[in-house]
Amino acid sequence: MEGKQTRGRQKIEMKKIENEEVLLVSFSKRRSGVYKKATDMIALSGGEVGIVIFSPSGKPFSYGHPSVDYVINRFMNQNPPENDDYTNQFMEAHRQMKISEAMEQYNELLDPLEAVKERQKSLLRKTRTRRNQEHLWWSVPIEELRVDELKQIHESMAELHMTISKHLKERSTNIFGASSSGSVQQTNPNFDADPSGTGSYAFPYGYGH
Amino acid sequence: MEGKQTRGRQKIEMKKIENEEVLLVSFSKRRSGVYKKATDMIALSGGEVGIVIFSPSGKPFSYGHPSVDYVINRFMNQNPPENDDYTNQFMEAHRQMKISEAMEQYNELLDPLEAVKERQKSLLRKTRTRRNQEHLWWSVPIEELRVDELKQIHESMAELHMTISKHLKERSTNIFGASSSGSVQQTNPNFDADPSGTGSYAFPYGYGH
DNA sequence: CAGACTATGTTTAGACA
DNA sequence: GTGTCTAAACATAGTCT
Repeated sequence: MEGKQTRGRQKIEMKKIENEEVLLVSFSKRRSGVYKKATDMIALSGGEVGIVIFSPSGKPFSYGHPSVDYVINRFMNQNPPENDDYTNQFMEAHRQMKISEAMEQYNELLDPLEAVKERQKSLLRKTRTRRNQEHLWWSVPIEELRVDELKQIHESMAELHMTISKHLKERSTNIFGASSSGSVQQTNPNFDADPSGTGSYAFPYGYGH
Repeated sequence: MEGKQTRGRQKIEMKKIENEEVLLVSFSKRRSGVYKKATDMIALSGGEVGIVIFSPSGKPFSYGHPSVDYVINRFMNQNPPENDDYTNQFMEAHRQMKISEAMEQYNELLDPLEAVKERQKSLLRKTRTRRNQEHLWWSVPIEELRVDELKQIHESMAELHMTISKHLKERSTNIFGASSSGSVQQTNPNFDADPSGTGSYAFPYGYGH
């Protein structure tokens, strides 16, 4: 029968942690903390935020709303986001839609008000890639685009799609006959693990990886 | 004799604050909070961090160690945005193509394969966005994508395209009859120009602004 | 490395300057 | 818009899984 189960949170000196292992754990935890603070800030006040972090070992992490690239771009250009780009805009909407789809199963039964909170909680537990950024932005989807915008996108899309088809046709004879996954997910082999530490991939959407 | 001096920190819903004044105060406090978390993280674990925030009113804030620009640069250079995302990569390339639409007439007579290549080449020369000047990740032309990559893009595209069509159909009855694109105008409603010049300052250490 | 736990250190809503 | 104060809400060090 111990007096207490743990010593609780201990005060620590604000200097570089010596122990390598402890340092890594702390970094990971606090990185999440930073993301959460940013998330909460945006949720409460609106606005946009982009965060880029390089771990002590040099591994890149990022977080952003609407996306790191978007925010960085706006910041660097000091310009209103170049939205002569319906295409990109739509990609965003589409992605968000996909995300919201995936989340529906978790939230279907929840009270609308509690939904957000729950989503965040369960996602924090169950997902390791793209964590809780979703709960905020998936709600800016296709539906809110104006028809003329959509139309424009559609036209770009048609053209793009055609170009791709054409190339495929030119370069392979039996592509369309083969199986069609229909998945929008990427099959990038080395997406998940990158033990090398040099990993240079970015996850514009969702918490760092 | 009051029971207590204040009610202490109150629990609040994680949704956008209605009261404008309260919102601003909260934003300011929490922005500091984000900075502090980042500062602590760096102090304890080392590493680098860059944060860019646009207030709800559009004012830019930033924090970084060693500096926002340094970190953003490192991020942009090391991380060809979404390398794992062929679709987006291609979308970007396509967008660039659109920019030089004027040139298409000159290329129309070229072999399709050469056309694309030509377009992109000239873009490399003419592009104005800093981002692209520095990095040409988007320029990985169609020709250099592997067939399986192309196929994947094609599938994504098909789905995307379909989704768009569907939405268009649902929302308007005579869209496909009408025609082409016109202005590439934007919807960005609230862009408050930053009066104070660039607004991009960095905080080597410490936070707040 | 990521989750879970709990006692405690830290942040912050609300009210005021 | 920021700074200060208080008490309650919240994040997290240390420990185990």
